[in-house]
Amino acid sequence: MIRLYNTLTRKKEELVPLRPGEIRMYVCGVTVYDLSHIGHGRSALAFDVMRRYLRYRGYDVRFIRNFTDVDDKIIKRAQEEGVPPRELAERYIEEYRKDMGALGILPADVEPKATDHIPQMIKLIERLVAKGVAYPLDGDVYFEVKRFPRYGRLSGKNLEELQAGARVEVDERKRNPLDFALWKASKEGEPAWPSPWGPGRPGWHIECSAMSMHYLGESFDIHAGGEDLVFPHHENEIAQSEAATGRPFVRYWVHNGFVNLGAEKMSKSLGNVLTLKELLRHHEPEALRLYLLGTHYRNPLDFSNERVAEAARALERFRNLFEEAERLAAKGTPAPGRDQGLLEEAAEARRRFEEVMDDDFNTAQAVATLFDLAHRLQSFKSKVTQGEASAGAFLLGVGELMSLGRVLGLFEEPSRPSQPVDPELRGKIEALVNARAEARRRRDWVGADRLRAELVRVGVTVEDGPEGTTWKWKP
RNA sequence: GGCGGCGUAGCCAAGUGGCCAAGGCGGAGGUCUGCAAAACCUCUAUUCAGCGGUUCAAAUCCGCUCGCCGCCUCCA
Repeated sequence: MIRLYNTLTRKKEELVPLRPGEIRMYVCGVTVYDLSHIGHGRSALAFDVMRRYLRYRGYDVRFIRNFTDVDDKIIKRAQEEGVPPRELAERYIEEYRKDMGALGILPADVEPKATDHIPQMIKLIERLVAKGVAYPLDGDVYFEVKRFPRYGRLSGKNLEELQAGARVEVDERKRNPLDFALWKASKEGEPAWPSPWGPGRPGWHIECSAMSMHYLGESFDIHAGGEDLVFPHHENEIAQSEAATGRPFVRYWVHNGFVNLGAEKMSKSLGNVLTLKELLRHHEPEALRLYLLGTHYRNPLDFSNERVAEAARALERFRNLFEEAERLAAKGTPAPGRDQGLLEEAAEARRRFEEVMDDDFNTAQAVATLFDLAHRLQSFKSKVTQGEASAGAFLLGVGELMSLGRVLGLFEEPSRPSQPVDPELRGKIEALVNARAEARRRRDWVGADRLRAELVRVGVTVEDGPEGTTWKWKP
């Protein structure tokens, strides 16, 4: 049984899909007017892991993540750069896909763009106007929040409170300051689509309602996004969707916590953004992923380069283990033999992993089970080296560890993805390593150390193990 | 002003009524090794911001105090 925290009820609930065995999930993607930052990465990762886990648990998951490719900021940025908005949006969609791909985030089943779904949006707005819950006004169309009694339920607010605290500049034409735009009349030079209310473009909120319902139906299971979207975005989505269909829109609303920088929210308006591109220049993607998974998705995360570097060191422990396994496997795969309870412990690790992931996707604890198992395997490996335990069992155990890690999208890169080495350099390094091995055979420790020092100068660490000498780039 | 969240070891971070308070990084000692690296073993919070209360039992529930943050406005 999987439990997940539902923002709507403010508690963990058992996940009961609308159709048995099937999960339909929609994630609010990004507005593509700039490069993605670590906050986008965290959000995308959180839901990528949920999706992977649900699939692992046997659900047939239909996963949609949209792009908002028409909006005020895109238009503004495009004007500044003197390019068509569409071109700007396309550029950042490409960048988004590259960055998220680098982080190991899988593409969604469908990645719809708002501009490809204008007819669906217009149709939805028409339904709302026909029902009398939305009203046209000078080429705009607004949703009248008063007509939706449950307005405010998701964010735990009521209309009076919202009005009292409203910092929106009051548009006198609107019936209520909180009424929000479903359709905006276009100004000269802005992207525009024909509509019953004149040329214009969709409001932000209607996009997600129209696209999610188009691909997932009028009621679906999970709708996800950053916690800043709870109000007003998701609140408005519920209002407009349920007002139009008369049916419950979404069963489970899930929201990820923010990435802060030095205890301050990171946002474009504050100008303190850390782009994924920049981060990936300094950190291995997998280390970044492990770092992010170390904090539960709903908690705030104060980003720190030092902590990512720590995660990279922790990752080394897994990689060392996988290398040992590779070396052993290269010698052939022996029968499991005496496993001294190792395989039962691996099975126990899997049970524990599932238990904590079932509980609102607790990746922090899931990662801990991975470390526990890795530790146990290292310990077992020592016995294998001493001939006291079976190499076959060890390899099976390592396989289990890798398989669990992959549920989180870890361990998918080849172990130790060092920079591509130019063959000439590789030849030189190997010559030095061999010369040193030769010196060691002669017990010429001075010569061996001199060669080691030389290798260290070019950034190579040499390791003498029971199965011979290996080298790697110094981390 | 309204709503909500957080405060756990040197650092990061799980845990939300009852096994000795996960795990990572760092640190200390030891084993192995010509040296080194990796790995292994042991240790590293009698205590969970503070103070009261409820309970047989609380980091976990309630109240107050202090500190920090988010949302209420475009925002993952």
